[in-house]
Amino acid sequence: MTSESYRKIYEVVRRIPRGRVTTYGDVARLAGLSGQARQVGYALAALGDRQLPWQRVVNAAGRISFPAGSELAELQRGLLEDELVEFDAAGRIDLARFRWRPRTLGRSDR
DNA sequence: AGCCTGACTCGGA
DNA sequence: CTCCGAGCCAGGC
Repeated sequence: MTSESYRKIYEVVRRIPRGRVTTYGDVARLAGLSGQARQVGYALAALGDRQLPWQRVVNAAGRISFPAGSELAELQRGLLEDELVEFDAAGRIDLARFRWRPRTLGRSDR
C-alpha cells in the first residue's frame, strides 16, 4: 500500500517537464491520492538515490517547502533557476506562469 | 496502543 | 498579509 502509493507518486513526479513546477497537492491528485498532499512530501523525503525531478514540486503558495536558507532550500532553488524558473523578491514562484498543467487535470498549457 | 512530528493544504478570523 | 485549527497519513519512540 505505502509502496504502491509511493510508486504512483514517483510516477507523476517523473512526468513534470523541465522549467515547470507543480504542487504537492497536485501530485497527490494526479496520483489518485486526492487530499493527501502530505504523503507526497513524505514520499519525496524517502527518495533515496532515485533520479527524479523532485525540485519541481513546491507548495501551494509557490514557495520551497524547506526553511529559507537551508541547504536543501538552496539546492532546490538552484536547480530550478538552472531550468529558468523565476523567483520573485519574496522567494515565490508565479504559479500562474510556471505551473505544470497536464491534460489529466483538464487544462492545456499556455 | 498513544503521542508527536512533518518536503501539505484549505478555510476562517 | 499572518495565525490558527482541522484533515491527512506514515514513522519513530
